Amino acid sequence: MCGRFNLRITAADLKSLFGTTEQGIRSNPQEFDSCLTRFNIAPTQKSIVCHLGESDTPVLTPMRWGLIPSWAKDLRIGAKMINARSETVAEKPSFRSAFKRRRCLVPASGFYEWKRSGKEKQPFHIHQTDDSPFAMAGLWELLKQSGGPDRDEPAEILSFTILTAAANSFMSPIHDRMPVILSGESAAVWLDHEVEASALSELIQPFEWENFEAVPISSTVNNARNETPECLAPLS
DNA sequence: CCAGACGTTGTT
DNA sequence: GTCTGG
DNA sequence: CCAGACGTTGTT
DNA sequence: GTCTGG
Repeated sequence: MCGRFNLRITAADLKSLFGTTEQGIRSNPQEFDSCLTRFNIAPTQKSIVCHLGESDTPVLTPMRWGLIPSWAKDLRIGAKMINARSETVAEKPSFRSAFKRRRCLVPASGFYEWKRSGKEKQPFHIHQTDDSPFAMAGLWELLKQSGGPDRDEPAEILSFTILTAAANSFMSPIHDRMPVILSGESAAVWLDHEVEASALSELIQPFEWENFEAVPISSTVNNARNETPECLAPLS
């Protein structure tokens, strides 16, 4: 599955990765920049996702990780919705409306998996050998809070989830499930809502993991603060 | 996903 | 909002 | 009918 | 052990 990930990228590289223009950034600059160098993104924290705007152009928006369905009365429901199974996402009440109309791509430089052997847990950092960013398939949702304007929380909350699939031969030594990672062509097809539920497995299949490596790391990375872990190369 | 709390009364 | 379990 | 869940992974 | 917060 995918319960933690990192993102290390410049604004310019992120925009070129998805073909986004300056007008396609839906965030104040301060919040946007704070999302660009994150070593350990945890559920309920914000990260940038790419989705289609009103004119079907790519847009980058920081959203909260853990999809909060539009009917939710409590933000905490999102903590259980950090992943969605690709096999069932079209039917599940919490995800199906987002599957129809609100797909997104979640940029990442790497993600973490914990291999269990009895009560031992060994964390791994999985990333491309050149450490370049990639995109995970996701869904997003808009929650309109119907309360008075008296809270700290904004009236509208955007959130997202990351799709998972059965592990392939690369991931199976570490974990039974893995995030759905899409290469350039498949990513565009996914973002454009051109994938039927029945064709989802075929979209996932072609992704090549030959450029990825799984690196065992020390457990110091297990905190959700944004401290630089020694397992990740510093930014150049 | 992991890390950290997990409780009450009453005081400042 | 919509489905499931009782 | 109402009340309560709405999710995933992995472990025994 | 289990729940909550991040």
